[in-house]
Amino acid sequence: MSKPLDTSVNERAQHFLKVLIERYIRDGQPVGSRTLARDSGLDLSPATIRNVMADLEDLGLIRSPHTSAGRVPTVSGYRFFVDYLVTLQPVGDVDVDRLRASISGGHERKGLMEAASRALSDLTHMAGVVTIPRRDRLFFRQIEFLPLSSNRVLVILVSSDGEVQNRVIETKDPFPASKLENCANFLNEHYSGLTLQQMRSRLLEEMQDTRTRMDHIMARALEMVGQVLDGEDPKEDVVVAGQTNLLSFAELTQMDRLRQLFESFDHKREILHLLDRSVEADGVQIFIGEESSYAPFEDCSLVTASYGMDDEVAGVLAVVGPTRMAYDRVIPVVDVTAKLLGAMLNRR
Amino acid sequence: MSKPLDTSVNERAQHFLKVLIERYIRDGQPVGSRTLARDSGLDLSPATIRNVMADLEDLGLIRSPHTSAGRVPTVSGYRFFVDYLVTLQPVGDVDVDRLRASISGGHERKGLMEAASRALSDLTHMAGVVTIPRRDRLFFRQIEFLPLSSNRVLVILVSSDGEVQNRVIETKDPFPASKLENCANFLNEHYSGLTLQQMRSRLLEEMQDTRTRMDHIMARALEMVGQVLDGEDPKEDVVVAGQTNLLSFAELTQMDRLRQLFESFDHKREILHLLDRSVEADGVQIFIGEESSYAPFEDCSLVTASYGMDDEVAGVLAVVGPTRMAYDRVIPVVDVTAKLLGAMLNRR
DNA sequence: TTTTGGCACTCCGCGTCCGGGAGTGCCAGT
DNA sequence: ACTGGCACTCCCGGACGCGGAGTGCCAAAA
Repeated sequence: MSKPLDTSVNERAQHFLKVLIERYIRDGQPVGSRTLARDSGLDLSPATIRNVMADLEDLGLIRSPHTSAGRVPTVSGYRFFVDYLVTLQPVGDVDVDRLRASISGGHERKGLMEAASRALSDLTHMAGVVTIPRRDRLFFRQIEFLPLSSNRVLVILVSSDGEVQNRVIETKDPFPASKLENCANFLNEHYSGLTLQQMRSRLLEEMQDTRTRMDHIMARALEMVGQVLDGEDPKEDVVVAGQTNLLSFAELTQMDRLRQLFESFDHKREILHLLDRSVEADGVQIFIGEESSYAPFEDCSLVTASYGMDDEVAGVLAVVGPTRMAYDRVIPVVDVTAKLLGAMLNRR
Repeated sequence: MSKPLDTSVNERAQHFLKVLIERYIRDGQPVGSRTLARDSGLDLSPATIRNVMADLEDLGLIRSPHTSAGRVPTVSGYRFFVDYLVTLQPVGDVDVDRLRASISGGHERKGLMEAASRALSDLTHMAGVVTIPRRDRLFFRQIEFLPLSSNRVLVILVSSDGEVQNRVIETKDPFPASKLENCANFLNEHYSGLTLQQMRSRLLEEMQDTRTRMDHIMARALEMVGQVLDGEDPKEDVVVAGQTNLLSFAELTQMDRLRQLFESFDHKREILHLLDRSVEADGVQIFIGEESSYAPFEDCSLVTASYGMDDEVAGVLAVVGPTRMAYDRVIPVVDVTAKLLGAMLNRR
């Protein structure tokens, strides 16, 4: 939290930088000295401002797109802005309530993340991203086998947070209901309270040791527990909403860039990877433009926050939008959403 | 299947129309008389072709974007093409296998539709849409109550197709496990085999008649059955995949149109409404451009087919792409996907 | 009667050119 | 340290011209 630029960027210059960026965020057009003079509040002539702007440009905080245009912020400029200058706009009570409403209501895990993602995107008019929490820390609570037909069985697995996983498995040979019941009873009795991982390895051992009559269906059950544990397809670990909002931004106008961006939302792996980087930091974290070092996000910024239950991090949520975004509004939204989501999970 | 235009459009003209449209679908550029002469296979001079083209233009089947460009198909042109001229390209065995593979595998209902939608979009490189089947015809199979905490109960409801619904309900007063068990037993015994609607109304009656001790939790259970019955939010009744593919098409280049299109995918209600129109027709149905009479789809075509279990229609699937799409490939893909999906549902 | 070559015509796309406007950098004066 | 003035640069939009592609029509050929 030191201010390394303090010595070189005096108060006044910082003020101008702030006003310039705010103005640019509003209009999206290079800001000239005349405009800045009017907006700054200080009674200085454009010529004076030009000098200050030249200094800021030398420091790499702003630049001009071409010889005779106004100035626009650079990545470093935005960085300095969000680190030291921005005055955050607290989220309105109405919005907080709406937010809370939309992510409460008996969602299952994925539904909850979808709701959060949508809420984020609605509130910010940008794209919302939420990673679905890992299930490492879940305990086994109960398992049920439900015969569907002679050789198809519905397996229902309930874990400690009230989350239900279910899968249909096909057995080669028909299984009488009694065996299924045996199997369920056995599992429920001996494994209740274990972590899913523990359960998995114990089950694995057990099967290698004694070859019971239930081998086959046990194997299937084990398989399923494994699937649940490993999480679904990693693709499914990230939920994105409101991508459409990004079409409204003038700066994302080049088709091929836009396509890259949208494709990156489809191939969720990279996104997941990117978000993982902010899993440890607490509070809101920001990646501006190239800072994410992920090509499709070159023109975008990422405002992320991790959310969790108790002290443990469960996942990460984020808002994706153009570099020129209203950070003063977005940051608090991301912050409060993460907190609400965390609280939500704790209530379980 | 009559050919009303037979008298006015002779064989040769039809052939030229076919070749022209095929060419235009490939290149996306107005095709001129010279090109058409070369492509047609017939040994005729451009001048002759110009006459034929003039005729086709008079009939409203093609038009020229401006005085001196080639011709492009009109909506009527496409219509005639898909109705009488197109030679369908059967789906390759490899693709069929891949398709089958991606929509089998123990998905629950929504997951299945998502897989189908994604498969459609992958195979056609356009957007895939699938409506989630209604659950009117489902039978109640089993219900379980699982206490999570003193006043929070997890309700698990299994219906005849092996579909699992679960919801957490909060009770004002704590409920002992025994009561929950009673309740479940009661429901499982007396209601098994009923339609969900029947179950619902019977339950409603029962509760008004006799005021049992279980009133409260029964009410909650009823509520849940109601929710399951009414289906989720209608928004959730349609699954869209592969919208990103649409960004690749040169004709969808105007940002605001594109935005409208994408927004229409978000507001799924309209889409649902649109697809409902083809629920009765069997086989593949096509809406070309304005034929859908839905503004955001003005530049798009819709290739739809209904799918079902046994003889009953369960839902509709569709591919959305630019009017200039490879109908000869898309139509069979939609057709076979619908059939596979239907078979899939029947196997349950 | 159908097909063909020829020809004038139209319109788009593209590059060029030009003038106005906005903003800058620098300098000299306060 | 600030300011006004001034020359300079660059973008933007409209005007202009030109080559290319394709048409419509007509008169001649098959």
